This record gives sequence, C-alpha cells and structure tokens, in this order.
Amino acid sequence: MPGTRLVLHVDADAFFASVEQALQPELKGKAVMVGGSDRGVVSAASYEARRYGVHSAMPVVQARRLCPHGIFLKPNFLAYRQFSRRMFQIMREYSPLVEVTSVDEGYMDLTGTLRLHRAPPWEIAHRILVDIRSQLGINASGGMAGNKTAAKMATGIAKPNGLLYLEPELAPLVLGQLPVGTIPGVGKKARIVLQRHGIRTVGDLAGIPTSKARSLLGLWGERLVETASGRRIRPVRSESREAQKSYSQERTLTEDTVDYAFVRRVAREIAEKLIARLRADGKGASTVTFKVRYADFTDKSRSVSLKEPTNENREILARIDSLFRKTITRSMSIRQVGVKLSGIDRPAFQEDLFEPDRTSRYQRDKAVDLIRNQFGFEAVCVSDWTAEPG
DNA sequence: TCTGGGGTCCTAGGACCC
DNA sequence: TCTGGGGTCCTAGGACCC
Repeated sequence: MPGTRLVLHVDADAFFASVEQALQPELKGKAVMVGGSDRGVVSAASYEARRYGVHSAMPVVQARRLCPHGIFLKPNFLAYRQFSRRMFQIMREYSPLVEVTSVDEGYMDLTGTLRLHRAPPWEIAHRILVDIRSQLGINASGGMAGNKTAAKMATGIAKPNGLLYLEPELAPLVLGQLPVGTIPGVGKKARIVLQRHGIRTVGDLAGIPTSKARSLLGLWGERLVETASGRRIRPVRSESREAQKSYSQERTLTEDTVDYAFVRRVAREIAEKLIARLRADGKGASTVTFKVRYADFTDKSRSVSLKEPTNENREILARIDSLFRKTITRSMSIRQVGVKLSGIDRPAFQEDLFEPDRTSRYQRDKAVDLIRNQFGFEAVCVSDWTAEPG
C-alpha cells in the first residue's frame, strides 16, 4: 500500500496522580488530586477522584467541595520527570523514532519496526503498554493510526488503560462522528465559532471548504480542516528536542496585593532564577517580558528587545525595573506576577580580557548560581543589580 | 465554580526600509 | 500632490496544549 505508515500515540493516564500512587501504594484505589495551592487548579486527578466530578484544570477549592475526603498533594515534578524518562526509554526499546510531546505523552513511528519484531502492530503496542505498567506501576493508553492526529484521537477513545487501533480505512468513519472539540487545536473559542455555523462533528469540519474555515478561524482554521479530513500529515520527529524558545515563570501570590514594592521584588527574584537557568544552559535572551494579572483577571504585559542575547543579571534586571514602571499603571491589587525571557540564542557576551569589570560581574553571577544550587535561592542576596546597564 | 504554570503559535498594528 | 506595496521587526494580546 502506498505511503502506509503506522503511528502509535502513548499517553499516561492521570499521570501525576498515578506516579503518586505508584510511589505510595497506600494511595492506590483512592481519590488523589495533585494541585498547587488553594488558589490554584487541579493538575491531575486519579480516576477515583474523577468519579466525584473532579477533573484537571478545576479550581482546587471546587475540587475540595466535590471530594472532601480526597487526598490533595503538592506536585513533585522531580519524580514525574523520572517516570517520564523511563516511560520514553521503554518506548525507544521498540523504535528509535520516538517523539516526546510532553511529560506524559509522545508518538512513535512503528512503520519500520513491524518486520523487526515479527508481530502485528497491535501486538507491539500492547507490549509497550504492558511494559510501562509492569515496570513503572502506572497505566498508559495508546492509539494507533496512520497519522499523529488520528492516533492521538484514538488514544482519547481508548482511555483509560486502553488501546485502540484505527485502521486507515476506518479512521474517517470513527473519528468523523466525534465532537469537533476532540480535534487537538480546537479549544473552547474555536468550538463556539464552529458550532454557531452548524459545525458540530469532526466530519462536519472535514466537509467544509477551506475558504470558509479561513473566514471563520484564519489560517488556523484551514489547518484544522486539513487535520479533520486526515490530509494534514506531520512526521514523527525523534530529534532529542527542538531548541527551547522561551523561559518563563509566573507566580500567583498568596493573596492579592497593592504592595508594589513587594511585587517588584518578586519579579526580580523570578528573573534571577530564569537568568540562572539561561546561564546553566549556555543561552542568552534578547527579549524580556514582564506581566501582571490584576485581581479582576485582566492581564497586562510589557516587553523590550535588546540588540543581543544576554544572560547577565545586570542587563536583564535593569529591564525588569523599567518594564515594571511601564506595566503597573492602575491602582488595582495584583494577583499574579510573571517574567518571560525569549529570543533565546547563544549569549553575545563571553568573558573577555578587555572588559574586566563586566567579566568579574559575570563571574560573580555564576558564583551566586553555584551557591544557590547548593544552599537554595535565599542563601545569597545581592542588592546592587539595580544599577542601570553601563 | 472562580479560575495554575510552562510552553508554542498566531494575529494585528505600527515603524521602518526600499 | 497624493498615494503605493512588500518585507521585516517589534510589541501586546490571545488561543491552545498538557
């Protein structure tokens, strides 16, 4: 058959909650929810918790009301990363063509491995899921089809703890009946627009002319029609990971505040942590963005671009200060503070014999990174980074 | 119900250049 | 005097994903 490809999508079920249950067997069979603070949302809910109507992205406060006896845990990202690495390792034992799309899901191209393993595709997929379950103690679901989108949608049908093989001839029939919102990329807004025009299922979307999709949803709409009709085929890419394009961190304060001096300190602290990550990765950023979310949930951000990528504290923190003044123009209390560093590239400045001051400042930045890595962020407080860049 | 955090990509308008 | 258009970069905001 021409161009017959076989893609397997693997997605761990209720990943964060499942890892917690694997690490603490006494949690098995119980309603486990992983979330940040009481001002946050649920990141993952075990299937036991879902029976009470809890789902991810639900405010923690609401989850507590629905499931008061449930177990609420703070996330342990280190453990999740370890389980994630092991899961992808298992997948790579069956094919080198594994694409990691997030901590708990990925694709693999099984086209070339069928002969290698001398087994039908569903058999291989089944073995992978069994290996994950037996070696990690967590359940994963799988979807197999002729392209990535169909495979991912198949996983959605198979969940939890299932496997679905959609043969290419059957895929349009099966997927065409699903609600249009099940297509990856159709969120709440797009769904509303589409429904207003009578487009309710994947099949409805596949059937409209691209010109109509474009008028409704722009370029994105055209792509969605191609996706819905199975014409948008993207290869499984196993490159370790494309270069990261931005580093950002946001923090929701424990309570809304009008103490702007405090907000500024938080922003600088976040920025220092991000810059340290840049330095650790040997990268620099050329765009600095400062963002606040006001108590009424409106967001405001201001950004500035530099001539060259940098990872020097002095350069970036001075920008944070001026952006801070440009951004906070209302006397409303602030809920969340965020910093984003983008335009990531190799840093322009390297330690240089002919710029002794700058070099020694840079060495100090790196020395502070070392100490903080060992003793924590609070171990060092440096106060004179407010200086304007020279 | 009362709304996280870390990302990617897209859009639209304005500046600036040719 | 009136009026271009394309390309590129920057900025602000928003949709979406997990």
